[in-house]
Amino acid sequence: MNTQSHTKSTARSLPIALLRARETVMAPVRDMLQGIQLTEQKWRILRVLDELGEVEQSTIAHEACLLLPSLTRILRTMEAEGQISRRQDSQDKRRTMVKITDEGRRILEENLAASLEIADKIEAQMGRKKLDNLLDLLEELQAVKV
Amino acid sequence: MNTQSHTKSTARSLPIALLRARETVMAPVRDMLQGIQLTEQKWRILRVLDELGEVEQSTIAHEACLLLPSLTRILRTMEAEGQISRRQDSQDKRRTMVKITDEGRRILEENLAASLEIADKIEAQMGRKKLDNLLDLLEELQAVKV
DNA sequence: CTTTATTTGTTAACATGTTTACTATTTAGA
DNA sequence: TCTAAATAGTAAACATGTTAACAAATAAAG
Repeated sequence: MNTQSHTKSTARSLPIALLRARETVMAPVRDMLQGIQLTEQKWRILRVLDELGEVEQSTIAHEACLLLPSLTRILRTMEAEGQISRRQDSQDKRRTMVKITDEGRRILEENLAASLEIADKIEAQMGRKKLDNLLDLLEELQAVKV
Repeated sequence: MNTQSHTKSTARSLPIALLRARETVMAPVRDMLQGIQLTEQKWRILRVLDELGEVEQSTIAHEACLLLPSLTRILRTMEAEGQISRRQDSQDKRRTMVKITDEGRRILEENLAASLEIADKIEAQMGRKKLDNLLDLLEELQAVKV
């Protein structure tokens, strides 16, 4: 009898199940991103900035699930590549405000079709109803206090 | 009008929703693992090995969602620390068979209680029914061909 | 006020993620 | 057979993840 028999099989372990499901979903997204000059992280940052407008770095980190040290490095290269712009906040000089540039928006637009196609393929196989159910449950899980 | 208004808000984006949910679930797990000498990846490897017995590295990589180059490095240190053992397969000399050691099992057992407590906290807030529903949907998503 | 604590972000160090190239072995085909 | 393709794993290079330590600015407490 193994140790796991006391607990849950990895398939019913929430952290592992979330990771495996994500790998499935991300595989075609990574294929898409590899064609252009974007990593998965940069893609998330662009989407968050496009959604929220000009925000401080801590907000990006929280929304895009990145730690600040990673974000610092990534934004440095994204600024050099002209996808985002940064400025010091005048009220609170600790804050750096970040926004997406036209070039960044252009990259998002260029990959909109491919992105939607992937989402459609998943929807076609799972069904809209189940997918909405899943997204609702995931939102609820995010809100759990642990 | 931003680019995202054509697509989905990040909260309804499956890859991002999966990532955010996972961060919520993993936060307390990382706290638990930091207390001992284990990273999240090593913890997954031990769980998979405990569940599957002696397997080749490709199987571990697939089950624990790790790429082989990462696994190569991680198993090297885990072997040095006595948590797993490796041997060349006699039939197929390309294969390396890996199994968990008593020391590895001891580490799993030591953290069983903490691990279960985290799972219980989440269950207490989400409810068993919703959690099972979520796990079912995640398993189904994993099986989707994209 | 002014000292202390908190917040925001950076740097450094090391582990892991990711791609490409490579070795060794095995399998499949001509 | 012999050779080409496929498979299992490793090595190297660079990006990102993660923790700890740090600097600067602001907020809180005295």
